[in-house]
Amino acid sequence: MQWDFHSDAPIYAQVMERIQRMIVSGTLRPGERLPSVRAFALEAGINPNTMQKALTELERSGLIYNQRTAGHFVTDDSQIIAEVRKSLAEQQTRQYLQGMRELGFKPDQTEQHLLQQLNKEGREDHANFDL
Amino acid sequence: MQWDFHSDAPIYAQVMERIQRMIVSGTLRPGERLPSVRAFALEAGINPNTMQKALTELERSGLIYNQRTAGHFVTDDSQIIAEVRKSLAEQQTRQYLQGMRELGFKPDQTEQHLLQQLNKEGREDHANFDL
Amino acid sequence: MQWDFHSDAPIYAQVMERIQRMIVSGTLRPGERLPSVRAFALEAGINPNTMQKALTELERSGLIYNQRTAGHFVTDDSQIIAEVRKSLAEQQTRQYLQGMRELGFKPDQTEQHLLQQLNKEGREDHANFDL
Amino acid sequence: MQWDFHSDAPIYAQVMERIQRMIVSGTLRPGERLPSVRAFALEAGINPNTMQKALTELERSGLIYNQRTAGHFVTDDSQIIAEVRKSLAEQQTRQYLQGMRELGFKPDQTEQHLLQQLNKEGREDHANFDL
DNA sequence: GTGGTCTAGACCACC
DNA sequence: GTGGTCTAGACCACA
Repeated sequence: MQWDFHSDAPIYAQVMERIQRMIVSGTLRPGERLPSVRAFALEAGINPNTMQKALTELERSGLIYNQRTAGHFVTDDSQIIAEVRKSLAEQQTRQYLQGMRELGFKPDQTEQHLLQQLNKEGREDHANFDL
Repeated sequence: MQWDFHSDAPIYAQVMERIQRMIVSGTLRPGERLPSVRAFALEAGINPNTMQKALTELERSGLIYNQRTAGHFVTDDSQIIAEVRKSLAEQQTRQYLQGMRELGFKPDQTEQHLLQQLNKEGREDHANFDL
Repeated sequence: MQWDFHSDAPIYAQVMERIQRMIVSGTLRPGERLPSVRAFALEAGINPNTMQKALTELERSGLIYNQRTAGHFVTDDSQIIAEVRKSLAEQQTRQYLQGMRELGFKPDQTEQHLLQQLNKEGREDHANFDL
Repeated sequence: MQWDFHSDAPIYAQVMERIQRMIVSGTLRPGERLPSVRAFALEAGINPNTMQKALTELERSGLIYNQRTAGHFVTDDSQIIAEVRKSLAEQQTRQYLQGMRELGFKPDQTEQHLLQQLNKEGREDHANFDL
C-alpha cells in the first residue's frame, strides 16, 4: 500500500490519524498485533523513527499498547475505541458544519441539504442498518 | 489578512476556491470590484502570476469578469452564483459522508450524529432564521 | 482616427497598405488632395519622416503624385487604381486559397465553402450589384 | 523547424492555431503523440511555459488530451477535429470576405474573382480530386 | 524522462 | 495605475 501525505502537517501526525481511522473503522481489529515498527515504516514509506513517534503518541491516547518484545497491539478496550471514534466524528462534523456555514448555510439548511443528498444517493448502506 | 494554504492542491486552485466561497457566501457582493491582481496577490502572499491564473480560471466559470483596464468584478448574475454555491455544498457533503463512512458510520448514523451535534451546539443560528 | 500597427512589418509599409486600401476602395477619391505630410503623420500617430517614405513609395507605384508646393494627390488615372486594386485582391485571394489548402480544402471545396457562407450571410450587398 | 510569429497576437495563441492547423489538416494524425512540452517549445523557439499554456488551452477544446506522464496526444475523436476544421474555415472565409469588401468588392464580385483565380492557377489539385 | 506548478521579474497596451 | 503575456529557472509527483 502506498501512503500519501500532505506537507502541511507533521508526517507523524498524519500517520497517527491514519492508524486511528484504521482502528476505529475496524480495519485493524481490537487486540490485533501491528506490524513491527520497521516493517510498518517501510510499508508507509517513512522513517522508522517517525513511525515510532506516531505509535508512542497513540499509546498515550490508549488506542494501542506496547508489550516489551512482542510489539504493538490495538487495545482490547472497545470503549476507548468508541470514544476516539466519537471524537473524530465530532471533529469532522464540526468542520463540515463550519464549511457549510461559510457557504451561507444555516444549520437547518445544512441538515436539509444532507438529507436530500442521502436520498439522492439511494442510501445503499441502509439495508445493513438494523440497530 | 494572511491566507493559509495546504500543499496537497495547487495554490491557484485553493485561491480559486477561497474566492469562490467569498462570493457565494456574500462576503464579496455581486458586481463588487476585486483588488488588483498585484494587490490581491500581495494580500494572499502569493505571486501575481498565480493570482492571475486563479482569476482567469474563475472568469471561465463565469463567477467573475474583467474590464480592460478597470479590474476584475464579481458577476451580477445571481443565478450563476447560486449554481456554484449548490455545487460546492454538494461536493462538501459528499466528502463529509465519505469521511464518516471511513469511520464506520452508515448514512443514517451520520445523520443522527449530525442532528445530535446540532442540538448540542444550541443551533444559535436557528433563532435568527425564524424571524 | 487611431491607426493601429503591428510590429512584424515596417511601419511605413503598413501605412502604405492602409492608404492603398483607402484609395482603391474609394474612401480617398481620384484626384483628391491628401492631408499634408505633417498633418497626415499626426493623424496616424507616426513620425513625419515615416509618412514621407510611405508617400514616396506610393508615388513610385503611381497611385499618388506630388505637386511641388500643393501637396500629394490621388492619381486621376482610374486604370492604375484598378490595377492596384486587382493586385491586392489577387494577393488576398491567393492567401485565402493557401490558408484553406492548409486546412485540407481542395480548390473546389474552398469554392463550395465560400458559396455556402455567402448564402448563409444573406448577401445583403447583392441588391446593389447591377453591373 | 523555425516557427515564425507576428506580434499582434499572443504567442501562445499563434502556437495554438498552428497546432490546430497541423491537426485538422492531418499533418498530426489522430492519436499521435506530440513532442514533449520542452522539446516542442525548443522546436518552436519559445519558452516551455508558453508551450504549456498553448497545450493546456488546446486540451480544453478537446483537440488534444494528455496522459499523466506519457505526454500529450492528438484526440482520436475525428468529429471534434471536423468541427474545429469547419470553424477555422468559416473564420478564414469571413475574414477574406471582409478584406475583399474593404477593397470595394461586393460578395458576388469576390466570388467571380475567386473563380477566375482558380481557373488561372489551373486548379492543379483538381485533377487529383477526380481520380 | 513526463506534465504541472510556482516564483521573480520584465515588458506591453490601454486609459 | 490596470490586466495580460512572456521568459528563465526552479521544484514536485509520477512511473
